[in-house]
Amino acid sequence: MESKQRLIAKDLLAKIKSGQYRPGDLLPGEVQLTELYGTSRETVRKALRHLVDLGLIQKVRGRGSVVLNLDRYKFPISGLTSFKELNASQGLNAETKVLVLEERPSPEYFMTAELTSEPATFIRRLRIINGEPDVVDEDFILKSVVPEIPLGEAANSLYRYFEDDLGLDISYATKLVTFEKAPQHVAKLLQVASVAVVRSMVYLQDTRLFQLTTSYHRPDKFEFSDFARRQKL
Amino acid sequence: MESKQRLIAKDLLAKIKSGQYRPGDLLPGEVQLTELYGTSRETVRKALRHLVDLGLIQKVRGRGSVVLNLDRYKFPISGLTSFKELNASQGLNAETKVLVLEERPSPEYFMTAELTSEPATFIRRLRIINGEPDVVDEDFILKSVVPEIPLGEAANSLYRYFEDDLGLDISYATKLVTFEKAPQHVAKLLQVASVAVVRSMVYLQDTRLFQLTTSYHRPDKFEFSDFARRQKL
DNA sequence: CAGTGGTCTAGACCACCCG
DNA sequence: GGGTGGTCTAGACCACTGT
Repeated sequence: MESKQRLIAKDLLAKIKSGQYRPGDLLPGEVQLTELYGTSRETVRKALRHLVDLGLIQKVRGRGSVVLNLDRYKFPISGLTSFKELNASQGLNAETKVLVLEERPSPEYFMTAELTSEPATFIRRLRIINGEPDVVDEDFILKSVVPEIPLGEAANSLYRYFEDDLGLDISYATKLVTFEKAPQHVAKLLQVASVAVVRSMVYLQDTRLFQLTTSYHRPDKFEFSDFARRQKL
Repeated sequence: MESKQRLIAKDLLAKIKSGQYRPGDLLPGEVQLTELYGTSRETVRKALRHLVDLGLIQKVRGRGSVVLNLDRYKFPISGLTSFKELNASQGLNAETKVLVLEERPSPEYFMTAELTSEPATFIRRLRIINGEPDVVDEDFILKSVVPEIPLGEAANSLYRYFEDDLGLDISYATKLVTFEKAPQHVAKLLQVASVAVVRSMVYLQDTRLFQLTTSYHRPDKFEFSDFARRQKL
């Protein structure tokens, strides 16, 4: 059961993607959308809110909802997007090698969190883009949430597996980007001395932590893009 | 005129900050908040939405609104936070030196945007933290939005000046983080060969671009933190 | 089961922008 | 002035969680 607000948001998104509404254009007014979709105005507004959250439109009082530029749309590295989704959306020729998949307790310290070690599945994967090793991903997937991970899924998209097959509701994450000297095994794999490191803690909708990831990138290939709204309160 | 939803959000924020509600706690239910603040439920929900956007709470169906961990709260480097606000919130001993303030047309290429050069004010500032030069900021402030910038304000917080004095409504930004060889003048100032670079394009509420910033950081001191929600549509 | 958040409605008044 | 988005209301029904 898709909610009306989601259906409307999806429809508008599709129309923006297809170029029916172009950057700089105004969407139809909220009242007009009300008639178009046969819902109340608050529902239309909730749909638009989703597009605002995506950074797709900007609402301007007295003018309307402006479609924003989608250049950045090609780099949704921010948000919470998995590697597979990323390169699908960007048409990169990519390949994933699973180097390790084993049981290993999660590390105690990770970012600033107060974490106690927990049983987890450890996965180390090498991402090869256009024939070049560019990224080493190291994941701890907590067994309390996912007791078992089929080897085949690790080579594929873990997110697809978690969401579609297991029905997990992945909701939010904290990320920390730094530049560091590469650990020996990473230096060897990527053939560089320094790396860009992205550490993430990923949570489910019910606030359970379920994934810790450290992602090592070749610094010359690394780009992290972000769309941010100023938070005033 | 503060809206009810903002007042409620602020009040809850204050109570969270003060420790009245702690991480892991549940906020009062929406109906209860309704009575507490004497508003309709939708208004309460809009207030909660702000807190969700801030990454302060997570709503869980059937359970309630859970207060999230605030470790990351100390690092609102993501979002859209100015340097001054940052070190105020973190108690760093920081100092800003204005190296250049002059008229200079904005660069044509910046990130991926289609930009034509425009008249702008160029500001180069050196940020010194605990006696150590850590960051070089280079800003282009478009003259179409801010014709003139007093020298004194540049040493202070530009954002405070723009928002409080000029009444500008700074709304959103795109950022790109990379790791690069330092330009000569930056290498000299920071005494490093490589730097973390953050390029931002900042927009007003009415979608006008008004600021282009390139920020060079000593890589060993650099940290970029991000709170992201998974965008499903 | 009671309590929670998620969705939706059909009004209303206001602040703002633009021609 | 006419159109836009921002706020707010007082209901309603549903889906989910916990005990």
